[in-house]
Order: sequence, then C-alpha cells, then structure tokens
Amino acid sequence: MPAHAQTSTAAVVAAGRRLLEERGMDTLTMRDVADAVGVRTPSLYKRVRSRSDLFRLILEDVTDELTAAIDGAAESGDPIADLRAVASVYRAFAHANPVAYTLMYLPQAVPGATTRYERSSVTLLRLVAELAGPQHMMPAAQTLVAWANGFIAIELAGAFRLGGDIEQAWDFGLDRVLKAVQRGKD
Amino acid sequence: MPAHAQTSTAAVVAAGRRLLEERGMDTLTMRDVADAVGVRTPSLYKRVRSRSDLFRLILEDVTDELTAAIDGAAESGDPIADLRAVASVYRAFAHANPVAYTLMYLPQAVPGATTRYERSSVTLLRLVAELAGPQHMMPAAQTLVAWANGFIAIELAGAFRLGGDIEQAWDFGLDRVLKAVQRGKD
DNA sequence: GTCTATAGAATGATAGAC
DNA sequence: GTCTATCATTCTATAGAC
Repeated sequence: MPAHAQTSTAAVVAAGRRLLEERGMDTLTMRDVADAVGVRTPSLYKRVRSRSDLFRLILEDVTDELTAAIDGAAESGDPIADLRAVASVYRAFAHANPVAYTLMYLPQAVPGATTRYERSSVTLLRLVAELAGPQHMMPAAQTLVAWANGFIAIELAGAFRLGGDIEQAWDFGLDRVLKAVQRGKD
Repeated sequence: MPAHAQTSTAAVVAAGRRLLEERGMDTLTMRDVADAVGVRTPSLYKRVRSRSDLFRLILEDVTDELTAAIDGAAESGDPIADLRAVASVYRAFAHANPVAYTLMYLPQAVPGATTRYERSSVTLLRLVAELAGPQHMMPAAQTLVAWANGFIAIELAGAFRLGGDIEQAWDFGLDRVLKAVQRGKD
C-alpha cells in the first residue's frame, strides 16, 4: 500500500458490512461508507469497482466467516451432537448478522456474487450422511437446512406472531427434525 | 365512481401487483404503475396515498388470496391429508407470486402493513392440534411452517445448489416433518 | 379526475487538479 | 490517493390549470 493511503479495501469492506447491518441494503450509500472510513466518496472507487462490487466483497467476507464457524463447531464425533452444535452456531451467526444472512439467500440481489455455499456444506453433508445414511443424504440435508433457514428467517422478520416460546420452539423443532431424518425411520 | 374515471384503485393495485412480480420491489416505480393503467403519474395519488400505501394494499390483496386458498384446501377431515394439501397450496402460491410471498415475511419492508397472518393460521393451528395434540400445538405448527417457508425460500432463491431432486426433497421433507410432529413421538 | 409543470431531493459515478 | 466539482439520472410528491 502506497504512502498516502488513508484507507484500504479491507477497511471499506468492514465499514460496508457494519453499515449494511445498521441501515439495510438499499439505504446503504457510498457516501455513508466514505464517511465511515474518513474519505470522500470518489476515493472509494480506488478500492472497489462499483457499489455492487462492494456488496460482492462483503458477502464473500461474511460467507468465509460463517464457513469457518460451522467447521469449528463439528468436533465431537457424534453426528447428532455435531449437528446440534452446527445449527446453534448457524443461528447465532444469523442473529449477529441478520441483514447479511438474509442476503446470502438472495444471490440475485448481488450481481456477480459467487456464493461459497458449497464449501460450507461439506461439513453438513458429512454429518447428515452419518445420521441419515448415504442414500438419504441429500433430501435429509435439504430438510434440515430448510427447517433451520425457515425458522431463522421467520424469527428475524419478527413474524412468529402466533405466539409461544421461541426457544422452546427451536429446541422442539431441532429435536424432532433430527429424529425425523435419522436412518431407519422410513 | 365519477364519470371521468380512467382507472380505479383496484386497477392500480392489480397493476402494481403484476409489476411487483416482474420488476421487484425497489425497482417498481409509480411511473411504471401509471403507464400500466394508462394514466400519468400524478393521477395515481387520487387512488393511493403514497407508494408505501400501494404496497400495503398489494400485500392485503395477496394475503387475502392466500388465506382463501389455504382454507379451501383443508376439506378431507384427515389432518395428515389436509396438512399435505395445505402445504402444497402454499408452495404453489409462492411459486405463482414469488416476490409478494417473500414480502409477506418481511413486514418491516412495508410500513403500516397489517399482516393478516393470524387469520390464515387458524386453519393451520386446528389441523396441527389434531395431529400433534394440543400441548404441542404451537411448537409443532412453528416447526412445520419453518420447514415449509425455509424450503420455499431456498427454492425461490435458486439456492439448492447442493444438487439433488427438488421434488423428491419436498416429498421426503414433508413426510418426515409431518411424522416428526405427530402425537406420541416424544 | 386528469393533466402539465415542477419542486425537491437523493444517488452513483467520473474528470481532472493537486 | 484524495480531493473538489459536477454530471446525469431517477424518483416521490404537490400545485394549479382544465
């Protein structure tokens, strides 16, 4: 980095990521990001090609972090315990990064975003194969991901307006869904 | 309606709803709607108070339609068969109205939108109570809704990049989740 | 009710000086 | 690399004539 640098791509991405959570995607302006890193708007274009390029970089950052967190959560050797831990980490990540999490599942919103979805699913598929048997690996994984993703999406939207205890609903659902996809239940 | 009316609130809402699916929420402009109904932009403000008022009306329209479809799907008397039918109708509705469906679960995106969620859940809760027993009604309903919503959200985003047969995954998941929340499985 | 005209306010991005 | 200046565009919404 040359001598007169007052900011960096990493700082721009970090500020963008923080502001994305504070203000939402369509109200995040380049000017906001510039203010946050202490430069004027035009200087950002030395770091990122465009606004959507910034979003692409933010999503890459978020996805890498989530992948690492998931991989680090699966260490016990027992697939049920590991899947519980992965689900918990996944949910915690969504709570900490709600806007970015939502964006991860709307790839069309960020042109050119190459989701690194596949990498983070390696661990998941391995655990599910152990639990459900290899012949049911794919639909079992999709069922588990659908449930977790749906639960979190509704929760983040504040849309569990049916009432009831939300933690109890999570524990109940996780327990039942894990049992449901287990080997030998068909 | 007076004599010189060239459009109506219903026509504006219908055009808005159609364009919402074609163009997405943030690229739907009042001018697009005006063009679609054959008037100039300012005339729309005789029909709707503001742009967000238009979205509110669109969401009401969509929600009413979904509620009616769900209620009409539960007629067999058998909770399992009825829940299968409801899930199927729900999914078909999401496929036919993907943008509006997504918006229904993002109430903060539409200020003043009074979701009629509660009405459409009456039927669901009744069926789930029959299936899971009254003491597990709430978490069982939330589990079912979370799975269906999550499956559909991922499907609409084109994010089932794990591969596999998507219809098979739906059938597998629905079967397993229904069994999972059934009475006497704890 | 519908129109023309326009206010009023953002925004993304670029040119060119320093 | 960063800046000032500015372009060019887009949009919601209102005023007032007809």
